[in-house]
Amino acid sequence: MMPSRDLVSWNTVIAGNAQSGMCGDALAMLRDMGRANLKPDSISWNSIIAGCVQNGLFDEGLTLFRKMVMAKVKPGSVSLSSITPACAHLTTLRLGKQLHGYITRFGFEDNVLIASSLVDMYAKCGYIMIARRIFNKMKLHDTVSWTAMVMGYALHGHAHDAISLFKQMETEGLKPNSVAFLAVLTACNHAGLVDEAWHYFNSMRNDYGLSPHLEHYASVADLLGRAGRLKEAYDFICKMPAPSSSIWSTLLAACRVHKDVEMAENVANKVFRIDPSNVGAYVLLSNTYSSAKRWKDAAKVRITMKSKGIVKEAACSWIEVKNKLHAFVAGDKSHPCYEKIKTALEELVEQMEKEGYVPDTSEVLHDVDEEYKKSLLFNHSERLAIAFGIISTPEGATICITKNIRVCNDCHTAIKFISKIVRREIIVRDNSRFHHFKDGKCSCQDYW
DNA sequence: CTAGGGTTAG
Repeated sequence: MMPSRDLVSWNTVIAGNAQSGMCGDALAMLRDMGRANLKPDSISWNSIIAGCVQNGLFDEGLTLFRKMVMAKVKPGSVSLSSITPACAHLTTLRLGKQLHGYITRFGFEDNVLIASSLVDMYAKCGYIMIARRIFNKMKLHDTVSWTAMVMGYALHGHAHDAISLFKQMETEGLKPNSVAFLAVLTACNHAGLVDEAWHYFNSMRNDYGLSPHLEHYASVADLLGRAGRLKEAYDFICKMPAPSSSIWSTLLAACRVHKDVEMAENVANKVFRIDPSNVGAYVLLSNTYSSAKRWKDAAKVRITMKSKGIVKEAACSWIEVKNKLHAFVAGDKSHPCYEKIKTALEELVEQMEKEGYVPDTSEVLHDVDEEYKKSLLFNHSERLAIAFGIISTPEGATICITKNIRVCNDCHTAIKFISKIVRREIIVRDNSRFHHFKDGKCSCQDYW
């Protein structure tokens, strides 16, 4: 049956609203359709679901997907390729697996769009091997599916796999676009491959006529910084068009890692000139002073922050144990097992010290301001989460933590140590990548 | 001119 002209008109307006980010309006229209005696069809639903997912409203997208199924509208290939990315972003593997089951059962596996979002979903949920298996089963690869796989390897620190796939894509005559380049640069970044990154950064323009975006510059600048080539990174940023405050912040993070106070002061000023109330820059500057054991200066920055009324929102880590999510905020004592966790953590720190592991800067507390001490003392939500994982998961289980900031060098040392003494693999995911810890070693290179 | 996949780090 041909859809009525009315339905098409409604759908057009709904799609228009959803695409421009007004999902609430689009949803209201869906309800109004009933009043106009029209039943929303799969296109009406898909438009809104896709609108939500594309605008970062992943939970809303999933809720609507469920509502669509309850309204007895069958999810088709478009629904599936729109909703799978929501699982990828939320790293909800359980839901993603259910979708995968549905996809297999109804024979949507060969759809390039669906398959590439599955590749992405498994990679983002920590299952790089499954991602690769799905990728291999695909009959045809386009730029997007190659890119999803390259980015997956980059995310897991498998830079050489990522680069060789990228090369293979080029060999097969597919033109990498700017996202594909971002993926390969991310891979180089995560493995500290400076020369390779330069090669690809230049290749963008020279071989494919693509001008690098802010993200490409940011990736190279971050890589140079992490590799300790701070001056080169600084010059690189100065030469690029319109550097943002966040790109300077990346370099500031590198200054903290490499304990370069002078450069940090200089770079922090660059950030403050663009964005005077940048909380992260104050914290990074303060931590750089701490890393160089200049406690008084570190405290001074904290005091300046306080006097200006700048408050840093607390860092938060999560751990999933038996399908339940536990969140830990720095300094938080509200978890029901807090006492047990604290004991586990103390034992751990004690053992670390005994074996000569370098303690965190936050634990090297000398004659500093009491206020400052407090601000640092339990500043490691991820370690609370790890300690909780240790007391609550059986021997051999995998601990998976996600965090809203990257796994820093201090934390990295701690987890390596933990993986050794608990004799189990610990998978930690921060914003940028997965770190697989086992027997005191990490899959990612140690250079930050 | 109705709907769909892959974007740095912090």
